[in-house]
Amino acid sequence: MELVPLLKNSLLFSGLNDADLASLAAITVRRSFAKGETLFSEGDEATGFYLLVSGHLKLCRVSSDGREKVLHFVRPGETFAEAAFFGDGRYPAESRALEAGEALFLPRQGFMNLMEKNPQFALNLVVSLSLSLRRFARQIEELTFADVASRLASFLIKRASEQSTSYNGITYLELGIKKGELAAQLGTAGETVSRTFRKLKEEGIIELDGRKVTVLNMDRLQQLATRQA
Amino acid sequence: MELVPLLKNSLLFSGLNDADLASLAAITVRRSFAKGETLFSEGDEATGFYLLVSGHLKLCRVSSDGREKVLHFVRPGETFAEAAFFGDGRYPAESRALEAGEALFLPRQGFMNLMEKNPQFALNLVVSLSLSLRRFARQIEELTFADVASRLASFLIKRASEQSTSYNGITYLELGIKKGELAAQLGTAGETVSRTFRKLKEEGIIELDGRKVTVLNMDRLQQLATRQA
DNA sequence: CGTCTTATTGATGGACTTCAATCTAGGTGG
DNA sequence: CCACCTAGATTGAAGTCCATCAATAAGACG
Repeated sequence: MELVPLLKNSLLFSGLNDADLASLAAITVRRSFAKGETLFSEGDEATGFYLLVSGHLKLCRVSSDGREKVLHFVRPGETFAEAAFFGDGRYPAESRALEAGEALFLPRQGFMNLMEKNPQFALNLVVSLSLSLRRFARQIEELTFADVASRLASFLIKRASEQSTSYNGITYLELGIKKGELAAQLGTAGETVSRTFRKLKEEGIIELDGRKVTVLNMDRLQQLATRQA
Repeated sequence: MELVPLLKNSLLFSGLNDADLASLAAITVRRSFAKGETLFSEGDEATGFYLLVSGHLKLCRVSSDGREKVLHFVRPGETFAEAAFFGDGRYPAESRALEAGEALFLPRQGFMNLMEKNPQFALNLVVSLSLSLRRFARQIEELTFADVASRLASFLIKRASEQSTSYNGITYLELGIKKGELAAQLGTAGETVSRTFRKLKEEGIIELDGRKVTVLNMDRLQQLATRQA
């Protein structure tokens, strides 16, 4: 597949004309990866950032005893590690593949040159960084104030807003990730996620079958999500 | 005082020549504030960002029942709320003054114009956003993995690296904020901070007198900070 | 010197982690 | 086709950390 249409998929490169996209394509390096592969680790020297074309990735911080907190799941069309090479030149998190796929690598120096020539590149990057910052601020708030039930409810609602089908006020959605990964994103243990799901079932708010979730009472789920422990 | 030298204080505007600074000064609005004043609240429409000249501010998220988590303390020379007006146009946190002072307001539209004309503005902003992102990633990690003792130790070490005097391996530092504010930054309750300080005293790691801290055993403090509960 | 805010301390309960055992589902090879 | 294997998920029991409530103590300040 041609590069330019792939680049267009990203929010980060919207609003660019064909000439800009061509100069972007000129510095782009394609990189495919296998399931389970680590693209980069926390602390690695950051020589550029990425745009995910296909597959599924997570960005996470890993504690010294091996537990991990997922900062963000990356889906095709999203850029990631944009923050990386402007601070101290090291990646602040680890990137690991949940499903095999392909990413486009945008080298630091080349992209810097583009930004100097065309402010639109920099403006888009600023927008993208702002969005990440907002997401992180929200995560910090949730970790500080909200209990696991509330965070799980928030997750389900977000997931429903991304992809779900509704019928008669009942919403069907897929988790899209293993429950262990979900736990790592919520900042808790897998066991706790199990127990919390069970509580939601017992209260008649959801049904659960594997990774398939049926939301029976969206109102109460919303209440849970906003109620701050 | 003249505007231009004030602007120069900020990392964000380093590397700008006099002409750039002049055009920046042209769009800058001065705003002074009293102790306890709220410059903006979470969700307010964001029409620009700020550079703190004097005084002391905190940026925080407030839960529905009034508890707050301090995301960051802002000191003179720092910019804040840069993330604000590039996302959905709302401030993602609340800004409240701990000490009276003055800030420079950089309006959105004016700054956008500058960025379009001169990429250096945008590049600096990208760097600044990246640093915030890195800080947030670290906070998320700490909230997820580290207990209060570890987070407090990290805080003391950071504080020591900013401002302290050392003699014979013993380090003297000032908290610089009330313990209640410290608790809000660590994401815990004031009572827990008290108890954790006491534990550190009982173990002979620190001495405490009001806001003055004496670190007797920096090694063990480091261990506490890195050990991920 | 009283008043108001901030800090400390004790007691209690709840939420979550951890360890360990069991259960389930999906994939593989005999 | 089915038994087996393994990774993931669930459940139970025990213990830890922390929040909360309530009461006291200590500073700050007019």
